Amino acid sequence: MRLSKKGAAKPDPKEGADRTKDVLGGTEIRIAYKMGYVLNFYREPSFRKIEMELGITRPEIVTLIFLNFREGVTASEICEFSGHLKANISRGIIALEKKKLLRRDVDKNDNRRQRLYLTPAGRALYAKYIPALRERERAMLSCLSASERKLFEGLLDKLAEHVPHWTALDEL
Amino acid sequence: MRLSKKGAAKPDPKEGADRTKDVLGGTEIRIAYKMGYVLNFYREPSFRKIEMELGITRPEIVTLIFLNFREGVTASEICEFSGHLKANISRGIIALEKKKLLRRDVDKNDNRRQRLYLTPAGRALYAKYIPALRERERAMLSCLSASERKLFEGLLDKLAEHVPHWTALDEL
DNA sequence: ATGAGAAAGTCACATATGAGACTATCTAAA
DNA sequence: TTTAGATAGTCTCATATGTGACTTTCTCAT
Repeated sequence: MRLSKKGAAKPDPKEGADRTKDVLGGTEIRIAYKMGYVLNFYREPSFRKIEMELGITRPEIVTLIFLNFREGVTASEICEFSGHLKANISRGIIALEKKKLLRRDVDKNDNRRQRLYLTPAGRALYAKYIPALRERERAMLSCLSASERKLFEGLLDKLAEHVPHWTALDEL
Repeated sequence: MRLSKKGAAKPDPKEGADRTKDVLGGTEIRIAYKMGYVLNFYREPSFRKIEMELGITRPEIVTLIFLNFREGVTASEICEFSGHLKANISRGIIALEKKKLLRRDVDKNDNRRQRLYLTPAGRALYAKYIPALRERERAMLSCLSASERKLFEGLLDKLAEHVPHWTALDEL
């Protein structure tokens, strides 16, 4: 591993790529590690920025994302597909309701469940941060051709559908 | 989205796959989201288990993984490739040293840097948890053929090498 | 050489998170 | 029915984490 550092915040891309390849090859869990590496750089800075600027926590961000494409979802479903613990999602939902960003109704068929719905304010807040996430995903993927992207997403779909086979739900 | 729940902790795989596909397709950042979904199920339960059973934190786990394949690495390099904040890695290193799992020497060429080295105890601890991570990665990938796995890793390599082009180091 | 600015690492404080107990409700089997 | 066990969601407490300030050391342009 070369130890000379780049001059600016933006590293010299050429050297960066070399070092990256050098370092990433070494662990015993290469694929999981590389996924984590790429995803961390996508997600962490974006989410921290949203947290700071909009004053919401990660479970709240995730809850808004879920609600935006599927209203009436319940807390436990958000847990199931987001990987967040139910205590945190619960706190997030309570906070979002307090800020009037969502509304909850008890499910008529099951009094334990609460169906969640975005308010206009919630939808507006979501609209405030999603463009940056979309743009950053585009940048992340810009090194792949259209067909490579399709291929990559296809493999991810396969992996995602396989998740229930090797993991137990109660692990969350 | 179907709302009927599975009977046991292990969901019915068939239904699970359907719901997964159903839910994952909906966000506006599909690929990033799917990566997160798969990775969360790989990483979170594993890491929490290690944290609990071995009494170490996530930055400590990551530091041991790095040191195991490359001794003499510095804290800031671990940050750069792990995505953890330097304050947390710093705390992790201090804790690991206190437990005599690593040793640090000031770099002769740069007195600000500390080169890190595993102790035998540190190596032994690493050896305790890495097999489970390896096995879980194997399970995660078992739905892909050998050639699909190669393909997937190749695409990940491309994405990883591209990271320095769209992200700024100081974002961590 | 020297002074401005960057980098490595540490610290203190506030906040977010994980673990696990708890209530209320539902389900299914005797 | 009744009851044991599962599920949805909330709460409390301890701990881990993010932020930003700080010290020390290095780099590089003047």
